[in-house]
Amino acid sequence: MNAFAERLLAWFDRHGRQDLPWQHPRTPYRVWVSEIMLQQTRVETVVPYFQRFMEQFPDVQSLAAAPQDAVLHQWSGLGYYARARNLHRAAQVVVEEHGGVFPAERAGLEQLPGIGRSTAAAIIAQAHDAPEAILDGNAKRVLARHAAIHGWPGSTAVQRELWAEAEARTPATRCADYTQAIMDLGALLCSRSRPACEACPVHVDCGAAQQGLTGTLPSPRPRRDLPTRTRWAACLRAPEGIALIQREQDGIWGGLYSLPEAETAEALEDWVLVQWPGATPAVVDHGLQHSFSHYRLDLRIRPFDLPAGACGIMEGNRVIWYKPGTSRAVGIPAPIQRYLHDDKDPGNGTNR
DNA sequence: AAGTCGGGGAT
DNA sequence: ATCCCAGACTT
Repeated sequence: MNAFAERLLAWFDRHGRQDLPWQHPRTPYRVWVSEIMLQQTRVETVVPYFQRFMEQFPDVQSLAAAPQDAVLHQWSGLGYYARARNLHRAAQVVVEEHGGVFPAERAGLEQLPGIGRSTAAAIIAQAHDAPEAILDGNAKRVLARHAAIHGWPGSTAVQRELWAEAEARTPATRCADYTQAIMDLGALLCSRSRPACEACPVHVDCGAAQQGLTGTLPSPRPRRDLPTRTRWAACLRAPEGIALIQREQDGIWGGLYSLPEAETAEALEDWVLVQWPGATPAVVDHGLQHSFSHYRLDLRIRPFDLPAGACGIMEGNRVIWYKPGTSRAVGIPAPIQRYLHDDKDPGNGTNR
């Protein structure tokens, strides 16, 4: 075994994370769900979601048989909802085409929706203790520093270098532990800012440490300024609840239930008054600002009041009348969820 | 190769 | 306010 792996494993035995929820029991199903949840998401954020998810969907069969709304409901607030939709589809493929048994090789896993190279490798290494190199955000940071690789790790050229480093260092034995170890090193010691180099087991031959580059590696993502998109939404208030409409599967918040939207205030009001001629617009609009990774959303919300029974006009499984606590289990975007529970405050409200 | 897709915690 | 996190997928 190479010196890097040996030092890392020795450190892991004393200081590694051995009691994460998906490690006990460490089944392919539980490892898979955890890996999908952990994509672009911190461990501390995932833990409560993982535990609730496992209570409702303890095995791949129960997940495959569940309605999509139930899956998205469990996923609400985690973000990147394509992960949940893909997870659900993949469960159905595993049940229907693989007899409920996960592929035990990387290539087989990569055929499932939502599983790329690194996630497939992580599942193989952790669930089967078989040698596969991973390259998640932690490994990228550790390797970029230790091998002193310049350039943004997201670029194709740098990724190729990093994969080569990852493969060269992955040992043939203790694969599950090594995989966990390099992620733990990245998360616990080799953090983005203020890495604890004095406690690092591979500090002696770390390129970044020797060259004084721990503060500059890995290189940051190229800058890009966020555009702002302004949209209008209706908060239709009926005695039965507030109208939420299911969004298209593609695009932001795909498959979730949210306030009906339009490009302009005029288009929104026209649509509302066609559906509900008795709707009464409120005097004061509400406002909601939310920023995504690639744009800033300025959502202007116009409340309308509806008489009792008006909700019957627009029925169907793509509409719910939301009331906290009593509503059907569907996915709701986090900022909309907050708005619905905080309806009194107009936010950046504008008079008109 | 670049863009899309969430939300939140750390700084 | 900026960065980025146990990335995958589409164009």
